[in-house]
Amino acid sequence: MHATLDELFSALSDNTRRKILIMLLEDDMAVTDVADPFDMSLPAISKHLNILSNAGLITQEKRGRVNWCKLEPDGLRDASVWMLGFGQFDILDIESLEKLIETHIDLTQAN
Amino acid sequence: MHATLDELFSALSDNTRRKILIMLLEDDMAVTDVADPFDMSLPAISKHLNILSNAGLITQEKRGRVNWCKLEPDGLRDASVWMLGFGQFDILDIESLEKLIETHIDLTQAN
DNA sequence: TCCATATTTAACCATATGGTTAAATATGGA
DNA sequence: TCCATATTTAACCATATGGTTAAATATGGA
Repeated sequence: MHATLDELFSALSDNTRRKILIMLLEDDMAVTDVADPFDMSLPAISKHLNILSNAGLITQEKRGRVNWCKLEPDGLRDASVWMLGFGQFDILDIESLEKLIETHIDLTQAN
Repeated sequence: MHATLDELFSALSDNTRRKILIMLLEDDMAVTDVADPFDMSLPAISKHLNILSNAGLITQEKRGRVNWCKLEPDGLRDASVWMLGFGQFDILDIESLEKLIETHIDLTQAN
């Protein structure tokens, strides 16, 4: 099941959650350790982690008592793709994008 | 004054607002025309436009009775930079580009 | 001047969000 | 077995969000 763009952007719209994602960029972490730097209760962090999970931005794996949180960088992809439509690419120029893809395919198949 | 990442991602987390941004990709529009395709009251749209303005994603210019809404593609930059800061995706990644094109085609044919 | 048009403001409402504390649950280890 | 540790669940609360309708405001044009 795919997270919606609503869930994705909404998950990213909170600074605590963005900080958690950045922390997880370093390494997988236990819930308690994720909570440590924040001036906030454990249940609050637990809720944030749930929101990040539902958005597909992290996964959680319970080993023993510990629930390990792991970043899912691919979870950002849909949001990123949506945004790139407005930004650095000239999205209205589909032809050149297709050319770009063809070029890329040529290059990857050349190896 | 710079919009916060909270404001930015929050503004993007609503489908109505994302649709409005896509509409404005085509051309500047009056508030009434922005509201037209939506099954929603004018004041509701007016609020959405305010949120987009505060997030720096659009600007509004009043000429006569008409308030013209204009896309500010640069408003997305900070959010885009934050996401790319994760450095986890390859911009030239084929899948992303293909999705980008599909998304664009879907969006332009949606109306 | 006076009406129509374009838009915002005000007041309201239901639900969502982000936090709290207390209690429950499950596992680890002496 | 029994306590400590890790985490979630439950109940609650204040504020934010996204919508509504009615009224206000401002401009355009006959």
